[in-house]
Amino acid sequence: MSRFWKPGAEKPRLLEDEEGGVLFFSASPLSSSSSGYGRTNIEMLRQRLPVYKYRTAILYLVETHATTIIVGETGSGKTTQIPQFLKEAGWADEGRVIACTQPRRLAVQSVASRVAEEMDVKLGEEVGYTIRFEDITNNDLTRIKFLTDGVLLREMMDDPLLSKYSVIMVDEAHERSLSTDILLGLLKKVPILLDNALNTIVYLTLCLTMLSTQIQRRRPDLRLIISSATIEARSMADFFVSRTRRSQGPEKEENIPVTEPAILSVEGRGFNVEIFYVEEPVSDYLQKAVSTVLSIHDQEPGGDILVFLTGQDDIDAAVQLLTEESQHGRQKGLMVLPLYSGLSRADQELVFSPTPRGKRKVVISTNIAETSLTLEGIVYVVDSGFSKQRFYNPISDIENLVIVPISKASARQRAGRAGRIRPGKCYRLYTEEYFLKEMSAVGIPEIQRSNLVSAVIQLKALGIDNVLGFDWPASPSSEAMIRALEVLYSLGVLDDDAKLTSPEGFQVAEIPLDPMISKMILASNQLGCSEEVITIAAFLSIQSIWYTAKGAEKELDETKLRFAAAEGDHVTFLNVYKGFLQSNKSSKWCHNNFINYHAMKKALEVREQLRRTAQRLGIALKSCDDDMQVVRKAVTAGFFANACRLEAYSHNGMYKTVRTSQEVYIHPSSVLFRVNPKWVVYNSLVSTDRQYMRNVISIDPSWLREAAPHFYQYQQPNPLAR
DNA sequence: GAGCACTGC
Repeated sequence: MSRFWKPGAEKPRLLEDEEGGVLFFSASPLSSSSSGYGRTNIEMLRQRLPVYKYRTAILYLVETHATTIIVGETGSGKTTQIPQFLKEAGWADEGRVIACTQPRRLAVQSVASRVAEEMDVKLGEEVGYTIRFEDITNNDLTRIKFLTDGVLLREMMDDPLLSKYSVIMVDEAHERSLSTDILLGLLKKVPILLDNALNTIVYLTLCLTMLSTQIQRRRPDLRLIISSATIEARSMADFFVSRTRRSQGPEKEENIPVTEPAILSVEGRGFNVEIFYVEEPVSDYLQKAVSTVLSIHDQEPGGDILVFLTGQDDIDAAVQLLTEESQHGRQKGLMVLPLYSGLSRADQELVFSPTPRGKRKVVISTNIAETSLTLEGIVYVVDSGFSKQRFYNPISDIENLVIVPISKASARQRAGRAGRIRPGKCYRLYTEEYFLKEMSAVGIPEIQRSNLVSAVIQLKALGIDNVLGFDWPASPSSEAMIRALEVLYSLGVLDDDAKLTSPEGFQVAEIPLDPMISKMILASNQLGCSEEVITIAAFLSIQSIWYTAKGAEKELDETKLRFAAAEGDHVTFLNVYKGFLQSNKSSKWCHNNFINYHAMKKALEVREQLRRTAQRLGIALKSCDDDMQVVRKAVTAGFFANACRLEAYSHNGMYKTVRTSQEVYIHPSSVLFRVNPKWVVYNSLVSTDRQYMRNVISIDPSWLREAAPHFYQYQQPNPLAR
């Protein structure tokens, strides 16, 4: 009766929910220690993974259910094994493809090459991957494809039914990235009882179930697998009770999968981690983190320590305190290393080097070690209980970085980092009572903390007209939504009916950048400076190209002057780009000029992708040579909403924004700092004790009305007449 | 005269 499930002998043992809708599989180990004769080492290793003993159950559930949720800790092998199980069972026959999404590029690459190795095939043939800038797949050959969720979202723009896939596995679903939430909202088309606050994964499941239900009329073979590290039992149960009451019972027709999701729990391979809490709340977590590390070093047997703090300043301070203690105090044998994304590649790699004999490694890290990087050899974790998060204020239109308490889910993830090689210990710098009673279960999803301009334009491009009524997994504020619509309207991307304009709106949606940058590129077409503006767009879309040279700030500033342009930072980028090309893209040249070589390489990659996109959109690639006026006009066409005027009698360089009359200042890292031209537009604001404009270019105010007559006519009557 | 959690197309 089943087409794909090929059970060798026994049917998996399943426990049915009382009301018959949901299947829970009880983890009864099947024989996994069968003889390894005749098998390769790789196959034996595969069989030792915890997920292997669920193979039959997983295939059975996927065969009979539109959606299967797999809850499992890291180390269970689900990411590498499940796609292979599916392929072995025939889900990739007849030219169909099994897809598996990941939130991060690095994970996509490493998982894909691991699976290719296990299957003994060449990466890019039977097993391939797609991330931005890299499509290592072959249309005729690739049967298992790994990709970032952002890439899947882009693919949906061309193929909303995702018709080439037989199974889509969404991995790491608990992370709730912006892309995941957009994807989920898109998939949820049928209004359904979602009145009570639901667990994320249940919601996610529901959305994907509905997607498959919709598509199943045409393609009854599409299956969805959601894999997540966390699930909350109570809201899950509540949800399914209300679902089963209303449903008519599972469908019994052959080959039609039941729509209620199946849930399977797979144990991980991590070791136990013992948790310790402080008895009294601590007032200074930095100091407490340092003293906790010292007492671990003093009292506990060997094993490396990972400390979670919030940001670069805290981390550098902690590193210094511990290093001093290690060199001058009684604490010998500590090797203290910082870890955050702003470090150079070489410094980041230090934390992966083996710990020297007789030493104990202490890594002081931001959240980067919570999910993005995995350190081996960690036995002790010290968790400050805080992290930095981005918050967007739609009223002021400013994004801020704020130190906030972490969620229980994060706390568990951090603790788990201690149990990878043997049983570990986690020291939480907060009380148990706080953890139990006050800490929220999960963090605030990214969609509720972000500027929505990009999200809204993606929805519009996918034909969702009513974005205000759009049903998100977690709704963003209406202020944020309205702000995004206003910005897109002022850019000429949306018309009076809030529909994408043609061709401009569709073109902006096609370019994978912030819409203001995309608009700037479109404007460069008429102005004849697309080559220069595309270069600027690439530089604006990566993090700083300058090295943060601690202790050498003065040298950095002096070096920058070699490239500084009177027009501003955007033109300065063009000078850096020229210099880099003249050096034959030399890493040494970068080093001598305080420029981050890897950032430069990335900028060049983005630039190449943008040139291809521009050509596809019919933008002529043209250089304006040395005419920087047209370049500045193009920047103004995208960023007119960020126009600022120097206050007439300001002695300290105070500007006011044209739109809201907010006080802003040019950031000291800008080449226009202390130059203070009368009119400028900025790329972004950073908010500390003051609002600082980053990446600033001087403009002529008459260009503003030229670029956005509507904006300056209606939003701010006569702003230029002062 | 000063500061940047982390992803992604």
